[in-house]
Amino acid sequence: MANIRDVAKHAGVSIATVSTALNGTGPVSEKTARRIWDAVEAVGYAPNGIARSLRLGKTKLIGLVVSEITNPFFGALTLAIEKAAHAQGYAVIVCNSNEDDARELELLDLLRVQRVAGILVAPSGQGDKYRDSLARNAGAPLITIDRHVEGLKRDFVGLDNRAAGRMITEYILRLGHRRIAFIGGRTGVSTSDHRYEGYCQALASAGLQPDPALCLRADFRSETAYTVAQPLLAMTDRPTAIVAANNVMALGALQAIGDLGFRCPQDISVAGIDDFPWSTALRPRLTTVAQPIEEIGRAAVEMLLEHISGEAAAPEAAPEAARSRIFLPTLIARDSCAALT
Amino acid sequence: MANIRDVAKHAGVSIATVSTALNGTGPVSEKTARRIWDAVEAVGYAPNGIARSLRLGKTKLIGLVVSEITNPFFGALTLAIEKAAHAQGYAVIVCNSNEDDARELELLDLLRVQRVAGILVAPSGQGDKYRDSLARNAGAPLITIDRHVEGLKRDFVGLDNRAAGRMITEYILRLGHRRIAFIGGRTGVSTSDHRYEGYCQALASAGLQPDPALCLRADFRSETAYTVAQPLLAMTDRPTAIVAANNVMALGALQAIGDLGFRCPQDISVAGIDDFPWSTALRPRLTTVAQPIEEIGRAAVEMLLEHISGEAAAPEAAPEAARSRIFLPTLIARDSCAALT
DNA sequence: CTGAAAGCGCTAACAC
DNA sequence: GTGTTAGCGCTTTCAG
Repeated sequence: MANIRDVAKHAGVSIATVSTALNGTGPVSEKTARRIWDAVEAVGYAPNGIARSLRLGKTKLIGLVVSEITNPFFGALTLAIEKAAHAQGYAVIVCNSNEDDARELELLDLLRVQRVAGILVAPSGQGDKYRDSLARNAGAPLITIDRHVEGLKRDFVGLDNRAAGRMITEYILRLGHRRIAFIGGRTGVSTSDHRYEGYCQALASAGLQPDPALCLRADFRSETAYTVAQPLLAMTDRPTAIVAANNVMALGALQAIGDLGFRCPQDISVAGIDDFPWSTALRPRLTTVAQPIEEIGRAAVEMLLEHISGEAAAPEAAPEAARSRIFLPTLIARDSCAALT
Repeated sequence: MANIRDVAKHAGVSIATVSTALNGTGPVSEKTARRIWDAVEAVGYAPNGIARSLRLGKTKLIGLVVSEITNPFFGALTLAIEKAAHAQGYAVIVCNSNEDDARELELLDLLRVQRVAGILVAPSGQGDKYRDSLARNAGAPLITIDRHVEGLKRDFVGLDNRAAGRMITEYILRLGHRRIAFIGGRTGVSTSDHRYEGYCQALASAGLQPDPALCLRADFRSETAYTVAQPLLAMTDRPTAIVAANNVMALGALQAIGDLGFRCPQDISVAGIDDFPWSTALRPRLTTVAQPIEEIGRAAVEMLLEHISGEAAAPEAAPEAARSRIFLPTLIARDSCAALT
């Protein structure tokens, strides 16, 4: 592929002039400029971003690692982040860890090797070693999104998940339910743990104790939620409502209800956390607590860019200064929860 | 960040030795090797992929441009492609054109500037200028996926969309329906056009003509399908079945049916094309025609890699040799279509 | 087995 | 306004 030297030769100027003309970084006479642009066309020149990055010592790329690209929530978040980054002149390299912490660390390393300007990651691991690797992974500034890693000194942008769990549970309590089941995600992941805590808080406020038999764990996926929901529904004193810790697990619960011959919401109510793009197309329409995805994406990019530009302190410099931007969820009451009569 | 020179200095060897040791590209005494690895640890060295790529004149990156990242079909396809690429030692840069051809071309350019080894694109434009830009976009090999661009001399991997439209329509005809509506995507996009052709073929085989009043156009999105479906359902001689040209448009139609007080499938049947990850969780469970997404992703990566390695001829060299790999869809009959009694 | 040195394509001083 | 040149970090001959 043609390089800057080919253009210079074709236009009869030096490579420095080509560079200044193309980047508009200095005065170039109109005549030469035109000759240069013509030459670019003629030889089919596309600047070599690799060489440019090497010379400049930086890129206009930000890396994004999500834990599950096929989850509509992460799809929407990816979209929001891409939009925000693009508006600031950055392109996004999207990676999918598939809820696998080893793969995630691998991807982080890859992004680091590619010298991205910064990294946004929805972390999927846990434990001390994991946290240390995340903390150590230096070079590019890194901030966590969606999932908070306890004790990790990195900026974080996400939802108030305790509030989310509380809100949805309080809503269901207000409808008169008392036996409310909870289907969580992987233990140790903040979105799941905090939502569960919120659920417990709401119960406590109503003078209730969480019943261990009604508190289930899945792994954020629909199929698993389906599987764990079945025995739940087979109980003689089955719950009258189910709270799922995310959107697709709510769908799994819904499916189990249908397959076992129950009706939602007549026989049992279901609510999810995280809205679902097509929730209004479903029957019953799912009651959820929604995140301000657009704002979260924008905030994450904004925060990362502050680190990139050096406005924000590096975590090594001021570990205690790790900031959090926590957004509040919104309750969206639809048809999948009915008042207990 | 530490560079190879820092490592060399720390280990008391030359940078050449460090390079050979780290890449295993030549003999290095065990003792020096250990010293070098220790030095890597000590100085916190991460190789600079930028410099490496510049020197090597190539990268292990492939670019993927999808037209709508939030559509579950593309989510699943992205996953399949990433998996296949990773197995071959390539990382994928995922980009989203959002059905905007200008943005798509911009992204293609960006990938080109980043000197990716190859590009996979689900094209969203049409017209001669667009096709020419796609064809011209040289440097990295490029193959189209999912959507076929008529007259473009590039390899293609995708579905037999005519068969898909035919299969689903034939199925509905077999159920006794005669007034079958079709909700298409953007005209000029092969997935939509071909599926429509298949629909017409099936009707013709049954001795039927497509009724223009029943053939609607949306833009692949759920909301638009919802909007166009409403007048359709308000007709006095409304159709007894609706075929939607993709998954999320089927959901939009389903929603319109529900909102207007009809029931599916009792009052009207609905079928989509492209399966939906959570279709079994929906009520009614959606009848669709599914693509072998995993295989398509694998085939796309495989084909691209042949170009990258130079096994396949460049399109400029043998324009007439553009290959296609077309997969067959599978009918999945569920509950959203009922026999007409 | 190890090291010196060239050069990938580009930008930014700096000199003219 | 334009050209010369050093050097970003790395790999790879080619000598030793």
